[in-house]
Amino acid sequence: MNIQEQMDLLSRGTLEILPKGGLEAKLKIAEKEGRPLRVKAGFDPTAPDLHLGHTVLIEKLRQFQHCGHQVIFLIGDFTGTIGDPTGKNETRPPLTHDEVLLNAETYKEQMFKILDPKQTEVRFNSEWLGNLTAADLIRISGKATVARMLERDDFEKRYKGGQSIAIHEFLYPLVQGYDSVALDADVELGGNDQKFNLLMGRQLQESYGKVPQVVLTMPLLEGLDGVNKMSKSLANYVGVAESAKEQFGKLMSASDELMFKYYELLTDVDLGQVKEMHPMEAKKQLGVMIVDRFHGEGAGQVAREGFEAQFAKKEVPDDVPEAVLSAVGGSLWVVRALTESGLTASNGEAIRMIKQNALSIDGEKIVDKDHQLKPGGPYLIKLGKRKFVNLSVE
RNA sequence: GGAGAGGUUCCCGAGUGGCUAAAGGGGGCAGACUGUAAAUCUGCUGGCUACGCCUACGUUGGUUCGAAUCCAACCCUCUCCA
Repeated sequence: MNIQEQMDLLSRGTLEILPKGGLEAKLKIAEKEGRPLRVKAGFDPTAPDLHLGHTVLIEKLRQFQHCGHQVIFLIGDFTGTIGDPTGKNETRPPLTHDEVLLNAETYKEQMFKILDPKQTEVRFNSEWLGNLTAADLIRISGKATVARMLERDDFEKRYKGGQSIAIHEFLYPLVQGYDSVALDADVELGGNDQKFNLLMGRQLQESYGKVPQVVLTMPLLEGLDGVNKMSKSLANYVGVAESAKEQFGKLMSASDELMFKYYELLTDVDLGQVKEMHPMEAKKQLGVMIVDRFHGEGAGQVAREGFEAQFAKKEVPDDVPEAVLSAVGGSLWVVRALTESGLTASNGEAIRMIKQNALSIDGEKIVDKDHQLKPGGPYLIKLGKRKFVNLSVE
């Protein structure tokens, strides 16, 4: 791939490339020296599962690999046990090293669904950070100044507002930046919230007599609500480890606007082409691509057909769970049946659902909350659009 | 160490003695509509085979016929000063 083609692909969806023109210069050097660029991205293994938000960076790494470059997947096992407090209202509880390593294992497994192992170097930053002495740390601290730290937006606001800044908040960008020194990174990728730390990497490399890395920031992926960034605690995420059916369904619930952002940040499909398509079709294709990525070629098409059958044609899915319940005094109250089969959380909720016209049994709407089921079946119970159970009554 | 503010149902947030299972918003769910599990509109949103009973307003006690609302102690959170 020539340099212009690489630039087109690599700058897709990026928020900033610093310094301007830096990436192009790096690509030229790599070509001249006949070596791949060393592209680093760090991940804090603070949660056990990756979601699509994390894969924005991984997708970008894949694009670098596609251009023939070397990717360094850096696992922040050392920094993860401290917990980056910056910019957070609440201090994250620090994890133990074992927890971090366990999370790191699942990260590796999940990210290799996207990245090519041959062009990937997996590293842990405890490798070098864990061996630093107090003297080493103080020496590193000497490379940065308080004034420089206070340039960071968040620090400046808090400092002027008379709010507290813990000392180790200053150290965090330093040790993270030191990773780039240790790894000889040419390029570092990160979310927009990491910009300060990434730039600190440049500064440290320079003061260690190395060529500073180019910094490339990506926007934070919005969650399915289209408002907040994707995160597990906001329940607006699509998990990498989720089932094909769930992933497809969740993606289908995204608004059209959000779909374009997902296309931009998660795929390399030409955006002009996406806009030509019918939005529904475009969204389905996106779903197929994402599901294929995590569940293997073909899984996306299966998920798509399942979705179309269930919601467009209103057919019954083929994986309806079975349940067997006992009749009480010769029959079974529907309300009880719904609750005991797990479709509703309480009898009260079941009654509400029935009043709202949400229940059908064997295709017939049931509006009577006192409806009784006779022993036999199996009855096909459908509650709302997506809850099904095949119920037999003994 | 000192001075204030506050802890309400999934979340935010009203309520300052009975009319309060607790306004309003968000979220969630359902129905209609739709290319859609988008948008929009409407409704529902503690438990119990229930026109009644039970559990809920940081914790534990107290005042009262009656408390989320008043009193006491305790726990926790936040802000300001040092």
